[in-house]
Amino acid sequence: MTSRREGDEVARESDEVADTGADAGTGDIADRYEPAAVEARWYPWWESRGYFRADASSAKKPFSISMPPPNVTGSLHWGHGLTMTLQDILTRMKRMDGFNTLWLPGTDHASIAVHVILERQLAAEGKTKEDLGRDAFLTRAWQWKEESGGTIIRQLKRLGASCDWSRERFTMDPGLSGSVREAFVRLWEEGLIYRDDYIVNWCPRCQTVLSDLEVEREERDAEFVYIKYGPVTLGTVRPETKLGDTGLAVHPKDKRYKHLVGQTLEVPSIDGTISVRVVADEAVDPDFGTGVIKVTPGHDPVDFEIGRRHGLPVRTVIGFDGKMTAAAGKYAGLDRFETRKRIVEDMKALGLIDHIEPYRHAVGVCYRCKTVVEPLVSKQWYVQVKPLAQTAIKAVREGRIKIVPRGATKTYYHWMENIRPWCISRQLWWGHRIPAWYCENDGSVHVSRTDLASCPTCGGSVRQDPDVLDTWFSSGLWPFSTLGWPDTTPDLETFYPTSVLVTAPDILFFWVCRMAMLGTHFMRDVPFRHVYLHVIVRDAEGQKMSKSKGNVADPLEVMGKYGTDAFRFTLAALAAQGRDIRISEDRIEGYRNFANKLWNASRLVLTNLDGYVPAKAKRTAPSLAEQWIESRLAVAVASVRDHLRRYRFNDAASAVYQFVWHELCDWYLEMAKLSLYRAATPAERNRAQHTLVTVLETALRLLHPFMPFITEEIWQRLPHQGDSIMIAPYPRPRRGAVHADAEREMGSVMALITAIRNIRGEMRIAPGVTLAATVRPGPEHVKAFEDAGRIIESLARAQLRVDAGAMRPPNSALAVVGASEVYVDLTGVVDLAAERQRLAKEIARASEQIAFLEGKLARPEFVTRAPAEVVERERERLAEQRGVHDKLVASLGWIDDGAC
RNA sequence: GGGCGGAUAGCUCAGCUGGGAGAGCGCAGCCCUUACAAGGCUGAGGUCGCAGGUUCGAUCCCUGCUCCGCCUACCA
Repeated sequence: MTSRREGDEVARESDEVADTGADAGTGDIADRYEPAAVEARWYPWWESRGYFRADASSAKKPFSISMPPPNVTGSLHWGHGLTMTLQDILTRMKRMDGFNTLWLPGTDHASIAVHVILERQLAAEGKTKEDLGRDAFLTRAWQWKEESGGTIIRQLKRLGASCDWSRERFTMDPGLSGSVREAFVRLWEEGLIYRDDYIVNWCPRCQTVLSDLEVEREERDAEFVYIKYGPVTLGTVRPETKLGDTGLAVHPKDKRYKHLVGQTLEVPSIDGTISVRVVADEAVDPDFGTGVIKVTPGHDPVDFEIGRRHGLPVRTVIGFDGKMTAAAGKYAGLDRFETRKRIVEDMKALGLIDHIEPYRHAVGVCYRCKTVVEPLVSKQWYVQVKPLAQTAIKAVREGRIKIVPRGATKTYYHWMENIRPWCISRQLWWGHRIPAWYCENDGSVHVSRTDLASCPTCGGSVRQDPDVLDTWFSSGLWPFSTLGWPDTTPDLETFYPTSVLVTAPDILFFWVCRMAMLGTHFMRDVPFRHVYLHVIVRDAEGQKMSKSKGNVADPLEVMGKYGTDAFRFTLAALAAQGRDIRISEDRIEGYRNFANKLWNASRLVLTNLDGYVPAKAKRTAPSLAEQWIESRLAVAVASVRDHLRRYRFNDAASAVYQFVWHELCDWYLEMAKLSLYRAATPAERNRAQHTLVTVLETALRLLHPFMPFITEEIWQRLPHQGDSIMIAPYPRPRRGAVHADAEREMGSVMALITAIRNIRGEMRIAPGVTLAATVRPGPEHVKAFEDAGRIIESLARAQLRVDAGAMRPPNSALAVVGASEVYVDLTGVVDLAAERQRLAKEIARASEQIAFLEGKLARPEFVTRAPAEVVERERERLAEQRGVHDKLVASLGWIDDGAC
């Protein structure tokens, strides 16, 4: 039944490389767990044996996850650590549970992020990307990708991520580029992609347009400048745009300015006058400022809309470089912010400034380089996402996509319902080039699946649109482009829709919504059945972890210091739903200690297996302690499964932690030692060995998704079935394994042991002293205390006499466990005055409880309206408290007598 | 401006459908007991943000308030 050959082979091989105390075999195991060598050993072995690979032709039920592709620029940070750990836990759990499991990995080309990095590099060499030219820049970008793209992959492997590397994808590999082109062309054919002259968010540093989502808001101090504007005065924070004004706007119901609406005013300005038409528009807030706004359709999104509604001309005075254009007259060529200062000075000189107020407001900045975004009108490519959003909303409403936690659903609806056209062209080089060609002869536009060399209509020469697509366009196709779409591949048929998307809530709109839209549109089925949005990792001060802020301990260092398993377990244990998590080294250290605890528990088992014959064990009935630990294990198994099913990773981690440490180690191992070291019969020892092995082996399987390395290491040394723990079955609660009787009886035994230890502690009796204790068991405890007599004696360090007719001897302390009493002989070991004080305190506490319960039970409405079992429970508690109280009073009296 | 979330032990946080307040770390005392001092045993410590309401009963549900976060937005 045991098969240890494979593990031993690997262990031998790795030992030559990594020097460690953790030798294979059971004879000599280090008393501290050394993770480094263990971790290095197993991953390559798992991979080489193909355990990570999914099989499209398998008859098993599929379970699939598309890994949110990290950027090729990336190094593993805490956020990756968390998200990848959670995905790996689900993947490993489902794989063990018999699913045909695919976790598909990959990386993202991250066009704008790569541009920022490369342009910074070039700047250091005193060059610009234009100096290089497009082709050379792309060569360099590919080089960068080849060099740094592997980093994150290596780090994922170190984390233990059990992805199917044979299916690894990159958003710009040939297959995915094909998917992108197909998607673009189809949307064009469906009339959902179009070009438009529209006001866009322009980053003058990146020299590209940005989508609304790529603009971040930053609070800045500014001046609110009140300008005299002909017959009116109005306030603005952007006086430099006055040069581009083509209108004034007021609210339609604003009586103050009604007489002006429709007029064209010649307003005195810097160079002579400017001509503006006054319009009435709902967008104006009559209560803000003076209730009049200047309309600059060329440089403000609101003004652009107003201008469109009223036919005001667009006048562009700021260029793509952030400098004033020729249309700005004497300011031409000047930086936009410099112009702002100058124009205010100039207007002051001309007496055009009424007054200036300080003003704090939010300005839009580029999410990559933080440059203030300039709204500009230009021709861009758009997706009309409204109809796609409708189907995506429906998918969630009908429950075909379930978002966890629930709260995010509302955010999803809100964004989707108010969605605006998606600007998808970017004036960048690194990315998927827009598959559109312009005929230089007749000016026609052609969107094509294949590259065009000449105009399909007139045969004239064509040039391709120079722009590339928003990175998120390809990301939005990820769940099906990675599986071979648009071809109908076996992978696509088997693994789509994916089972769950695990990601952070900050890319809900960027990514999750886009996938939901594009997935439902192209595949006519949801891209994922569940979306689990996990928390965001922050540092101890609550700051978002970010390398640029330098507030992060490098997760790779932490993994090295405490071990990958401890790192993973910490992240899982902190991943509660709802609140962001703060990482702290103390916590990781705690779980490192947990790994060590498990290691040492295993050491105890492994070093006591001599003579173990599994087949014989089944002929011996389990003891009370054995029934108890088996029952607790079954409860833990059910609990972990249930929590994982609901994505409650922290609860799952806590359940397995509590079981291993506080039930298995703290109690059962101590009890089992008696059967190992001082067994009454060989059968008793053999049975204990059997219980230890099976319980530990099951616990390891239960823990494996969280701590893959240490569990494999120990499992291989234990008797086991199969080649690797990672393909062994995930534990299921065995039918009939929960013994309510055993749990209740062991509960009493444990309470008795704690009570005796308590007396020892309270009375400062040295741990080495063996106490003499007499137990008068209550009727329901007779059997338990008989059965577990030796356990009680050993764990409480007492000589025990169980006697149903026992009377309390003189000079004894009393402890009450339900209907049972235990008398501990105090002769010569106790300070009776202190004991008296303690008793007095406890009597007071008991009286308080009694008064509280009596008050509760005396209220008629409680007795009549509360559920019967609640009332009954309170009655029992009251009776119990009265008993305790009386016993304590008796004890106090007894001590008085004894002291006199 | 709109939306969402949080306020529970010294610290960091659990507490899922209302019915005896929990964990980890830290702290105090005792112990190197032949798996583990990265450990064991025992213990102290909480008006569950404030004020109302619903209920027999509220940390949990409702209302208001205070203080923190986060997301989102075309108040120039």
